[in-house]
Amino acid sequence: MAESSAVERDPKAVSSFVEGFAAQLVEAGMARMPSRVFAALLSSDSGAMTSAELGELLQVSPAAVSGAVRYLAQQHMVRREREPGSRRERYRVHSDQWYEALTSRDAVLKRWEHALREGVDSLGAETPAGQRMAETVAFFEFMEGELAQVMERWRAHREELFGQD
Amino acid sequence: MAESSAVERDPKAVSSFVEGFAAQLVEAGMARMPSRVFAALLSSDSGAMTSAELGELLQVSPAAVSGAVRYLAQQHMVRREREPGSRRERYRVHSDQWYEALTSRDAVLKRWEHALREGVDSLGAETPAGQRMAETVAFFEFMEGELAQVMERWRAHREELFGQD
DNA sequence: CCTTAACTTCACAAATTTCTGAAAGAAGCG
DNA sequence: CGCTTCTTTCAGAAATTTGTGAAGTTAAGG
Repeated sequence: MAESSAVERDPKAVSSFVEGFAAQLVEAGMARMPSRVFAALLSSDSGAMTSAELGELLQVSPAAVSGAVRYLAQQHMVRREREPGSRRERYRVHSDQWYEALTSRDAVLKRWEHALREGVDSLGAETPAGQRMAETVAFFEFMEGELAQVMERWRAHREELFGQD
Repeated sequence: MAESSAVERDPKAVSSFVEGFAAQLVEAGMARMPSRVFAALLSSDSGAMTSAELGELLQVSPAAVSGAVRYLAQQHMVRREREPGSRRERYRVHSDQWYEALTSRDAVLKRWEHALREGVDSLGAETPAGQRMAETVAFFEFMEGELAQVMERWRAHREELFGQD
């Protein structure tokens, strides 16, 4: 029996997790294929898979994998790795990296801030609507600072729990 | 000139903000119509509009407004208000409430946690994949606690900036 | 208790999104 | 330097999503 690492992996269990977790991501607003690819990587023991492996596991075409991976890389949820020898590419979840990307979502917050600031300007800072937006902008600014600190604390907390990587 | 509150509202400017901010929300994963309705409410001076007003401003059918508002209410991003006399209904953004709902997203985090826990169980807590997921679960647990505290601090900070409502 | 105004639900049409197959494009290896 | 292997791009088919019109439901007001 092919038992390269340590424990048996039941394909049924893996697939069940992949599809279940992907569904949650979809419900949270992520497109289907990136969700499935991401869940698949998360469920792999090495934390990395090749394009071919992903296509095989998820039963989709190389094109679909390509599109999903491009999206995930843009969002900093996976990292591309060229394997030195072969022209194969591997996609990897950096266990500590992906949830930082997922929660902070700096770019998104920044764009919201920007749009809201424009709203304050164009509607007038002294109007009730303008004031409401100004408050929201203040909230996002505050949040950005706090989030950075929370992530600091998380790293410390994580070392306590698991030891550093 | 109909100037009931205080300042002139340029319809062009309002519409420009509404569509621009809605586009940002769409990009972050929210459906189009809820995004537009929400942006419209945010841009109104009173922070509340009737179904008819929304339909008029956004040029959509009552049915579309109804669907969008149902979604927003479920997400706690707007609150329904029955006007005592008329059978009209008003939809309101509670300026301090909506961004809390938007950023914490308790329900979403809880479901992710649940799905990941199932992953740990079904793949095995001792496998590398299981360990990676366990770490992620720990992260979400940590985050929940921290977020609550951050929101506390925000409320204090907000009073400093704007005075209590 | 009937009328009327407002909101909701439902089935369908239109528009958008998503995935595939095929062809073109890189990059190692002989 | 050409062959081979893997990845990306592109056009189109299929499926999903989105918004409308029309009928249905609820509740105020006469």
